[in-house]
Amino acid sequence: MELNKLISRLLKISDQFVINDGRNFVIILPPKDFNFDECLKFLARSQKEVLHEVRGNAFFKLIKLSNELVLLKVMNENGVIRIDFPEHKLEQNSKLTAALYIWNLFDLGRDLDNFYELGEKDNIVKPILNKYFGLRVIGIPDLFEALCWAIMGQQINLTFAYSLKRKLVEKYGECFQSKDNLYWLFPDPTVIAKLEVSDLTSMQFTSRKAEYVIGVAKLIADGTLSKEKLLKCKDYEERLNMLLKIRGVGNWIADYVLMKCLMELSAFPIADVGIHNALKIQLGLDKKPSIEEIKNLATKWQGWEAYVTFYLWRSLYE
DNA sequence: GTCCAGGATACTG
DNA sequence: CAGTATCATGGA
Repeated sequence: MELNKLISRLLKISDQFVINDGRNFVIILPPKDFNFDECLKFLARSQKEVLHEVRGNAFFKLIKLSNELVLLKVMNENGVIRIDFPEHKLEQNSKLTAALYIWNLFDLGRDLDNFYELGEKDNIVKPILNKYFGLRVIGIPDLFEALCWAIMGQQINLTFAYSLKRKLVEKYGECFQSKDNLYWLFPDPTVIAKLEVSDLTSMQFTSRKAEYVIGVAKLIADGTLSKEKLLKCKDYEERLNMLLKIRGVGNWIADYVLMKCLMELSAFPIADVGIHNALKIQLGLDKKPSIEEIKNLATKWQGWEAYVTFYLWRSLYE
């Protein structure tokens, strides 16, 4: 069926979202510079990922909508993003909420014109911008998940980090079964807050990491820390400082979380070895650049550090 | 066997 | 206050 014909039969809720009257899906009209397949490659970067699945040309994600677990199937259909609900019959408001979730996950509201302009003038950004054109920063909307994922990833290879995450999620997260597949939600902080350090060391966390994760869970569970509070801060500095007060959170995690959870454009986890390796390759160096050298390069990236970082990470695989 | 992974903290001189 | 040890495991 022709796309225009299809859309004409849909109820248009806003400029971005189209919701079908009768059928069980919702369509997002992404900006024209968005490339779903590029984002899919990022999502498929690890076979060990437990919190979503890429199968064929679709991306499956379990989310919680008004206390109900809902499975999303997200795919590209003739240049628009289509979200199916394979196991649920949803009200329009729930469909809209799911669409907003995906909208924010892919940072679709962002106008990237200034980033492209920057790319024209920068020899490092230009080639990766062209090569992965259409890629957007893909977020981790849940603050607790973003913090835990970063803590788990400290100073270990990503394979092992994924293994730690899988164990945590499969033991303490909620689960939904569809056909022969299980889909998981990241554990709730109120659950993790009640754990002992030994509950996590028994699944190969270091005792340090176990303390950090439980500590963060407690802060979020008792309301001391929340995404809302971070969003209310007046600027980047204030948000950074709020995160740096947390035990286990250093500069790398603070910037990582601002970038991936709050979609902060100026966030730049400069200590990240992934950035170091990507720059080494991009610049053809025989060793990784120093922090000072990177700071120097990054003066040209002001305001778009998060996007440069994400494109550099993308350059590390496939 | 050695070295390094998407670091952060506690300890030491 | 800057250096250094420590964490725990897997893959190259």
